[in-house]
Amino acid sequence: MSPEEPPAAEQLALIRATTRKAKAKPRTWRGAQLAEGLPVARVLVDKGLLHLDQFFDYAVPAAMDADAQPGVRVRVRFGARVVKGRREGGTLHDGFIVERRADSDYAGPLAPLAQVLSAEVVLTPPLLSLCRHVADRYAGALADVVQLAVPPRMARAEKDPSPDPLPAPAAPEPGSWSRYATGPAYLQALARGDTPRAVWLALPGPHWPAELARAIGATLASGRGALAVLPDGRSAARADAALTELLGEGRHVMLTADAGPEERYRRWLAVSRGAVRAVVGTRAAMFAPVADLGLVALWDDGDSSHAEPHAPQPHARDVLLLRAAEERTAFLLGGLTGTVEGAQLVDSGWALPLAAARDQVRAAAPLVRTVGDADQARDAAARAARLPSLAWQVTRDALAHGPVLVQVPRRGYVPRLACDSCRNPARCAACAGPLELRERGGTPSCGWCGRPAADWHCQECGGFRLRAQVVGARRTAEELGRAFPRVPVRTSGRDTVLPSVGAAPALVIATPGAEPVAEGPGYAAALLLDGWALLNRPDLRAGEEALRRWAAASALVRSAGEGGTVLVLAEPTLRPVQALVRWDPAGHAVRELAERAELRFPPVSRMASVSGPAAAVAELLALVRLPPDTDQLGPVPTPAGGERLLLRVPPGSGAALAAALKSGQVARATRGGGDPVAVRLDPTDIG
DNA sequence: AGCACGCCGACT
DNA sequence: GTCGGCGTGCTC
Repeated sequence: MSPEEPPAAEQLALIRATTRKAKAKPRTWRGAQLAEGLPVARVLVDKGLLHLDQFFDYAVPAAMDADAQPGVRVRVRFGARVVKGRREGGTLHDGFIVERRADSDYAGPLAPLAQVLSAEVVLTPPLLSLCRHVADRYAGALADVVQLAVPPRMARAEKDPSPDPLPAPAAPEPGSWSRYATGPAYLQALARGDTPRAVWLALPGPHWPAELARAIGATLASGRGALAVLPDGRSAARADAALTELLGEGRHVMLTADAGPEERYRRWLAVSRGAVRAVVGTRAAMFAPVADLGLVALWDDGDSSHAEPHAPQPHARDVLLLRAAEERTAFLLGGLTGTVEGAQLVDSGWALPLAAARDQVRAAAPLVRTVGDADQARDAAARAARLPSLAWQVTRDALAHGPVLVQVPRRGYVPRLACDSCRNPARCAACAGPLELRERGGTPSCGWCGRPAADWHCQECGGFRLRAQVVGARRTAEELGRAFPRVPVRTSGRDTVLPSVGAAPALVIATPGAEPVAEGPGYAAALLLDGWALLNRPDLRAGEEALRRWAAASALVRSAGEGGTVLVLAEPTLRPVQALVRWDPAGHAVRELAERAELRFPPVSRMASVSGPAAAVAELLALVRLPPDTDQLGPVPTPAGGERLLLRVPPGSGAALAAALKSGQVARATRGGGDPVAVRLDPTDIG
């Protein structure tokens, strides 16, 4: 409180007086004893309504004075009305106190806090500030972001005290970081309290979890905290194990969904209370309130699970970038391959590349061979058995030395069709959507508009035979199993994901992302059978994604020096295939970035998608004052029957675009405005 | 979003 | 004359 402000009691009397003048109604809290010092609590009401994205002031009853601190959870009545001088109705809502104040700038009578749910301070000022920034960045409501950032309360977990914090560990040795030219220097910078920012292309092989752990350990050694976000429970568990091996128990927690809500909240509290300084976890851990954060790390940012599905759909990479800036931390974006966003961080000079020299890459990577369409066409055996003879040969040779990984497309991939003679994708004559075959032997139909295409002919070459490219990959894997009857077949996919397999010869059939780690030196070989399925997705990221998935599988294979071989069934001339063969993910990302820049695609521009009923979209558009350099793309009709509009601005205008859209949304909602419009910033799924 | 109040048509 | 249509407006 500043010295010129009158004491709280006087202020409150002032409120009372002005209110009485305005309404001449008695105070609803008349008779209730209020807190003496700061009788007003500013509350974030947990109601995800955009035009209510503001704080509300409540009176603090004296009995709640001590517990009603900023950051605690409260319950308040909201939406009540005054009837004959009494408050009536109003439903109970959860909320958080964000501030205690001497006075309110609200002229009306303040309702009292209904209840302080717990004295535990969970929405700390830095966490609130982060949530505010994320909400602004995504044109979303603060309450929505807070809901993502603060786990639900589990009373039992709150009762238990958190362990005492351990002293900072000694700085770790560089270990396998020595394989990277600037690796040891990066660790040293972390250990002495600097904030180095790097985009790290990890060498294939099993060392990256230990390397991530050492980066965290180095940060802890500087007396600061560290946070690493990984795309799934399996990779988080690997990082967790590496961290336990490096630092022992007690210096870090793993925040993942599979711990269960109570245990998860217990760990979150240990972080929030400052008892634990290091966190590894999945997406939701990006908000973990690590005290004195020194490093944020993100593993494999191309994985789609880093995009939060709940409103306002923040991406872990963006949240961690915001934290790195706001909390002035070091930054480590790691993966076996990179994304265009990562390449852009390097290109802009914000981060430095952290990559190994060519000789280290050659020492770590497997031999990658390709089988393209032309090879397959020449290969009579392939047509009979649906698998090129090179694949049989590689598998037979490798099974003598260890397990063989077979990467097959995910079940449920609807097979897309192509022209049998020219291989161009088969398109719908009415809407140019991709043709699909829903059932074998059935009539192909359009994946977008659903029209059957009984009399299809190719627009490119006039051919009239269709080719179902994906059908059979899984069956091919089954055939492989029958061909090697003495070799056990293990499968790992959506429902049953194997974390690891032994070093003995086996055929391991896995869908992308579910590949088990092979113990010992790794797989003797990998067959990547899903090239066509991966490369033909109608997605801006199809190439990046194909390379990411192939590299993930290939990194589990032993190095070329140890006889490791990868065979990918895809055209060797395609950019991602070449990048895999040469193991040059950095070059691939740089070329993708250049292409995006040329086409002014994200992330070289910033985009927002606005979708909903046509009238509502038009109304919002008329209401917003877009940045002057906004490009408007569309609107185009959506499958839901509405329209979608893309708005594109240069990189520097992203915040202005978000702010404009948010105020437009608020204005529309306030004017009782009709059908809702969905606004998404940097949507991940625009074709 | 709910849930009020508020000024114009068909019913007891 | 009243019941009630859902068109604006507020919620501490």
